[in-house]
Amino acid sequence: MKIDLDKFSEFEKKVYNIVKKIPEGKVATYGQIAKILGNKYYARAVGNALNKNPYPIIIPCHRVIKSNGEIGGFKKGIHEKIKLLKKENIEIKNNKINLDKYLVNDAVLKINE
DNA sequence: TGTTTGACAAGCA
DNA sequence: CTGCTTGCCAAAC
Repeated sequence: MKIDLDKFSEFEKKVYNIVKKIPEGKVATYGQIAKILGNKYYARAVGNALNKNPYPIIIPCHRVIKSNGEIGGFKKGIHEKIKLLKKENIEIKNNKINLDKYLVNDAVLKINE
C-alpha cells in the first residue's frame, strides 16, 4: 500500500521514510531519528510528526521509543504500542526496552531509495 | 503573525 | 533512581 506523501510537509516525509526502514524486532529512538535528519534537537518535532501519523500501521511508529529505553507515547494508546512491540519479540521490562539489544543501527535508517 | 503545544533529550540536584 | 530545568523544533492555534 502506497502513502500519499504529497500531502505532508518535507519534514514529515523524511520522518516517515526513516521510520518505515526500522526492521521488525528492532527499535529506534526519537533522538536517533532526529540526528539522521541532521540535528538531535529535531527529537520533539519527530514525535509531533508521528503523533499526526495518518497510517499508524503502515508506518511502524510503535518501533520508535525514547532515548532512555522507555516506551514513549502512541496515538492509539501506550498499551497498544507495547502489544505491538511484544508481538515482534521485543522484551519489555518495567516498561523499558533494552537498547543494547534492540536498537537498530543508524546506517540501516540512512539508506534511502 | 506571535504563541502554545508536545509520542524528546541531556544535564543537574 | 526520581524530579525539575533548559534547549530546540515543526505544526497547530
